[in-house]
Amino acid sequence: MPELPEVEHVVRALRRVVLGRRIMAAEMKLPRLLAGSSPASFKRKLRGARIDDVGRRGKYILIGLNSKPGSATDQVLLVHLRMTGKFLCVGTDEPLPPYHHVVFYLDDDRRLVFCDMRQFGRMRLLARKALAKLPQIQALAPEPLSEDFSFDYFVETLSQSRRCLKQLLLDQTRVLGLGNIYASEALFLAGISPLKAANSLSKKRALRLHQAIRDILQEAIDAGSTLRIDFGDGNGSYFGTTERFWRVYERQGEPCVNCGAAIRRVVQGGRSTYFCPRCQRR
DNA sequence: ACCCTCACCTGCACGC
DNA sequence: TGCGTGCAGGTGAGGG
Repeated sequence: MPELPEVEHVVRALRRVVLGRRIMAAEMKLPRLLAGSSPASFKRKLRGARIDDVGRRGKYILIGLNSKPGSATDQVLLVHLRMTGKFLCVGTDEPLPPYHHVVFYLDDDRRLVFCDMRQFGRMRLLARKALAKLPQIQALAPEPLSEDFSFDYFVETLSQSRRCLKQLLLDQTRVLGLGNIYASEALFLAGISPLKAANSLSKKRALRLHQAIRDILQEAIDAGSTLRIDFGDGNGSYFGTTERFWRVYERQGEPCVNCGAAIRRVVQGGRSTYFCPRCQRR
């Protein structure tokens, strides 16, 4: 569901709410979302674990357990929210929210709850040293807001693919952090057609796209979240907005904010792409 | 190696 | 009202 900016906010919210807490017990009500271990060992390994750090790699959330120096049971709980996953924190006297699948009983009389309407979310508990060796993690492109996502890297990546730009931007092994909304938004900011082949982009326009990717992600992080639906902030409340910030996403037929031409919707790889046919040249 | 399609789920909006 | 269809922010398996 969420793209990098939303995951970043979930991570920040989790830090505020659960950092330093101990997990007294865990309940796994949907074993299907658990990869790499049985619900029984998941519960056993989590019992008594202290939440020492919360971070992220791309759209993966990394919850570090017992990671303080000298700890023998240094583990990471890897969580991917996919489409509709969310964390909520509720008191023991409050009812559990709809679609709750995992419940972590914390040592401060609250429960951290993982909810997921569509059940696409995934969770995995593993030793910290095994994390970097996980193929899905290993394959991820550099963090888009770090120095590692350099212009040289981007140009090289573009040159290696004949796919159209929109699809390349969604490929987390090439460009990390964009999803269906921000891929369209980044291409609009750069003034480049989503239908253009990646390896046909000039260096000058690649520079604009590289900057647009960073700008759109940073802007969304700074805005809190540009998600239209409510999104749990891990504190039992919600942030997010019912307003649309998006310049092109879900605006087919509406006038372009730059030139007034009608925004178009096309389908690429089975997913909607929105763009301005006048501002975004091939 | 690359790239495409589909499967995984539930809910909602829409047209008939 | 009820039913069928298409669509929804993401991956990852499998196949050409």
